[in-house]
Amino acid sequence: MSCESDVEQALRQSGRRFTMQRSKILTALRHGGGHRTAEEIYERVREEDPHAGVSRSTVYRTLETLKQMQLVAELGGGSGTATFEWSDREAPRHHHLVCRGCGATVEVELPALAGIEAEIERTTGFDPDIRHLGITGLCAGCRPPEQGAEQERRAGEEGGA
Amino acid sequence: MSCESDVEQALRQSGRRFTMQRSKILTALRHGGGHRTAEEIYERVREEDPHAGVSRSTVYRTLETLKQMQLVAELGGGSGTATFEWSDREAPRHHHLVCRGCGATVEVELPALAGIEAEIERTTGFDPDIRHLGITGLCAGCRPPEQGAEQERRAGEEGGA
DNA sequence: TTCGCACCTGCGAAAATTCGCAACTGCGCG
DNA sequence: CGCGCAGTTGCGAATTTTCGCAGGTGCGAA
Repeated sequence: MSCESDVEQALRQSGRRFTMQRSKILTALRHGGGHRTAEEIYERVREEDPHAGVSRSTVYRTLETLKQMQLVAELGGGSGTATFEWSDREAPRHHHLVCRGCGATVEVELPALAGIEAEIERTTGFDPDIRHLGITGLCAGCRPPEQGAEQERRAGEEGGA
Repeated sequence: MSCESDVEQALRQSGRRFTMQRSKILTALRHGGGHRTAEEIYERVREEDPHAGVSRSTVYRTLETLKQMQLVAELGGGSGTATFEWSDREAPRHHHLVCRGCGATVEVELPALAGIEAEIERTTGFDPDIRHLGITGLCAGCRPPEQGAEQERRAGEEGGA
């Protein structure tokens, strides 16, 4: 059930190491669910254990590593600050829809993408991470009403859901 | 054929303005094709016309605006520096595959995605920008050989394709 | 258990990107 | 053709991210 040990396994298997810092970051990332920024993770780690020398650099580097291993997903989402989300390896394939109007994110299941995955692989030999595709677009609320009113440009901006 | 005037139209229609700076940035972005970083665009603009006061901020802001209008696509691509690509509104729907191993990007056509687009819309009321989906994954060269050798982790890193 | 090789980490500095604010300036209106 | 509103811009400062280097330290091998 996706305990530390699982991640440890994954890290080992790809020739990486399972260090105390990574463990801490991992914990901070998972407990508390939802999306969080690098800074939040950094602070949370220091908070839980001020003695653990985990530098900002390490947080970023670890996040980068986990991202490559598909253990976390990065959501460009908001403005100016990337947010990360813990994503279980076994988790169902859900996808993120990020509204470019208000920045809100919605999650949907798109089983049909499995087919696309196969097509990409067949066509380009590329093995796509369909798992956590980030799709941008306009949410129902930010969509311009059919035609006419051309005032939708920054419907939400801050408020966002 | 996607001349300035088209962009001008698009800008106007969404209540934005077509300023000299935007025109310059636009030109810099399109002539020279390929992907370029914000910094490159900035320099290119100054180069062509040192008198045109186009600040770095403006480049970023314009890029952000154009991105929202789907006139340019941002590719997280490389390491540490985002790159942008001019994307014609009428352009055929091509998609970017970004290898998370070596950072190389490939473009493919995935007509099947049109179906997904409809599905998303039907399911969530979200109007997705399927047009320029950025898909990450492992390119043929970076994929681990079936099983066994667990040494693929940073196949390319620098060299890239 | 010890040894050695990479991989990791911290730190501080550099690079990239965003922000706030006051001044400008398109563009529609009268 | 001038007026005024609201979108834009520049600058510099704040923030966020990345980098280079030297030292620390898992982890497999002996």
